[in-house]
Amino acid sequence: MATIDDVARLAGVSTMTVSRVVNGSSAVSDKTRQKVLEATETLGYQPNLLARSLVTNQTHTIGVLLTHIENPLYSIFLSAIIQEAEKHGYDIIMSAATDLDSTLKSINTLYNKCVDGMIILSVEFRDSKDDNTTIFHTVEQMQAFDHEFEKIAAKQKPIPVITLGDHHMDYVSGLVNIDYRLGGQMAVEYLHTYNHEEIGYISHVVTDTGIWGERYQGFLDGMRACGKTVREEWIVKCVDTVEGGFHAMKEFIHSAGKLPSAISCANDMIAVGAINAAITEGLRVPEDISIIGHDGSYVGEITEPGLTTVSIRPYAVGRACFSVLHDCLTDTGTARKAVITPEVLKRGSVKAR
Amino acid sequence: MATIDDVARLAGVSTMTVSRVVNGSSAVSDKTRQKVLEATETLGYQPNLLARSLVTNQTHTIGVLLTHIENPLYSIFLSAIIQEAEKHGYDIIMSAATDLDSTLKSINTLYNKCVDGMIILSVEFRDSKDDNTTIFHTVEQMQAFDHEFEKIAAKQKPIPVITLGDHHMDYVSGLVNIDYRLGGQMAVEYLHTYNHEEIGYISHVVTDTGIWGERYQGFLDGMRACGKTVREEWIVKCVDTVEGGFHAMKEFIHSAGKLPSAISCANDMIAVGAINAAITEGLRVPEDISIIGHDGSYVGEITEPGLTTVSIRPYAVGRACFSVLHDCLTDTGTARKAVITPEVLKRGSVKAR
DNA sequence: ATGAAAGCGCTAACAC
DNA sequence: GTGTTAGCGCTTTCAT
Repeated sequence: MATIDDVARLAGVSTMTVSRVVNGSSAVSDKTRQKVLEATETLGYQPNLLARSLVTNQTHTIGVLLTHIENPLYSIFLSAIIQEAEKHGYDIIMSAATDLDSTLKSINTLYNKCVDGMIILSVEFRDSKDDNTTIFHTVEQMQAFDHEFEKIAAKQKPIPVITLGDHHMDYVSGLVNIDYRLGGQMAVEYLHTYNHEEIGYISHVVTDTGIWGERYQGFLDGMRACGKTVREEWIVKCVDTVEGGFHAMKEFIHSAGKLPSAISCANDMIAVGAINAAITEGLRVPEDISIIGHDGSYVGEITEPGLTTVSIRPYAVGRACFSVLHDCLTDTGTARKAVITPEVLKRGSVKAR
Repeated sequence: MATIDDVARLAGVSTMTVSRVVNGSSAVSDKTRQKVLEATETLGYQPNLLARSLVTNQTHTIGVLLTHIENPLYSIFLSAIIQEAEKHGYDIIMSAATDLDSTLKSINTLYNKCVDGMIILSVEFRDSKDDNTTIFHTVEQMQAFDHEFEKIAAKQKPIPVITLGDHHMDYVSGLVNIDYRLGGQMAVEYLHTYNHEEIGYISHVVTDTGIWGERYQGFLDGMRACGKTVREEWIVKCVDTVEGGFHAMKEFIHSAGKLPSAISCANDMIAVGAINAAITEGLRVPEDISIIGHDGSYVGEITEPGLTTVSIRPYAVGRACFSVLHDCLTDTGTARKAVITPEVLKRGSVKAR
């Protein structure tokens, strides 16, 4: 492992000159540059980035906090972030713990490793009293996390922190939000353009806040905007998994006196379960019933027919996360916030009435 | 940002003493330790890991090379590696480029950032002449990569490099392999125990080497071991995607004079497509035809019925990757190689004849 | 255009 | 048990 000193010695110049050549930072005569380049080549010199970072105070590494990489949506966020980061010469160091304590420890380590910035994608921990782990954290979990995060950040050199979704802490310098509510509305409006009058809704328990609440509000917005009647018996609750959607739909088919012509499902998992249930029960999708999902993960590509869904455009989300961070890092951009607008991804599960 | 000097000054001791307290490296009297701890606390001191690494020559960071995080199988490998790494105090820095050049650049950067070790999970690049990107690289791609990797590694401080699957380079210090061939055989044997005599096989083009070849050989092994006849017309080729499996199965149903009672599909995507096609064509799975897949990714959980499959046990694979690396790092273990044995994951797509 | 000196924040090695 | 010195490999600052 050759160091900069070795190169300097071989080239017969000072280390400073080598540094200048390597970094192209300031003018060096062609002749000396040549000598240095040769020495670099023969020694196979590679700069020690640790040493460089120690003095420049930049690591060109950013930390990404994520709790469930296996979640297809999240892996796409991550993928997009990595791709963008690479384009701009940044590497990603991951934190992906499953409980609060180790996550916090991990965050602290990232700080200690001097990451240039941080992206908080998801904060969601397995909770003893709730085994139906959803991909969205509870309000209490989030607050607890935010609070602990602040304590950690307070001890550290301030760096840009970007979050996906709102967090309540002073250390956030940028934000990416997904317009879930608009998405909820778009689903209804899309079905409306296909002449569906009777629309049902299957969702995880609706909380006031959070993604489930927003999408449901959007559903109501859409129904109102299109002049449709919301029928209580067509609002079904379930666990937010394929199985949950399957059971909910199955029971719905059996118990409902009359089925709506279309159903909006609060996420793709539920929607896929619903499609499976409909088919199992002898209904044809989309001929007998149309189904639309939310998210745009690729689980919707696996069913037959494919799931038409309101995509949150996960790549765009990931790109936005990095882009907002990059703005903070370079201070060139003014954008410290981005809102991702969903779009309908047409596959085969919706058909005109 | 307090440094070790600040703490030393406040505590009225030398930096060395602070270092000793922080690292617990050698004995310090209770009284001074107390003073140091207090100073650490009031200043909110956090060690700069860059500086530490520069002198200890250890970063407690390992590089993971991966080309398709979005692939559910790979994201599980990664997840398992991260979890194991965290347990042992290591962080993961990712390289996930999509073409050869940027991958190599990225690897070089990881070296320059002084990772303690590296895990090469997948090397597979989009190839202009082959749009049907499979998750497994071609022989040429692998050789080109291996060659270039060697050139990079030659210039760097030697560190343990672990690969998933065989690579041909001198710098590999550990290896994790998956027994695909055994898996191929297990599928047949599993179907055999369920009294299936007539077994078909759907696969991507079978090459001599690589995963497709191995699984096919395993299929033949199994058929031989169980005393069954391989019928050429029941060996179907297709693109290794859900769509590919769908089309292949559909055509197979239409063209085959007689269908086998069970089909082994070379991966889960194909198998899921096959299930979809069977159902679309009015066959019941598993009542009319049994289908078994390979891999054990969660796409098989999405269909109805769920896909019974020969799982490569992706978590075990990821854990093994880290574990072999960790052995190399600590030099305690002797295991420099691990072979993962697949296991049958029972869901609902296989039924006794 | 080039170099010398100093220092980033930490720990290893040796003193006492 | 504690402190001193030196140095990890690099860049910054200020000379020349």
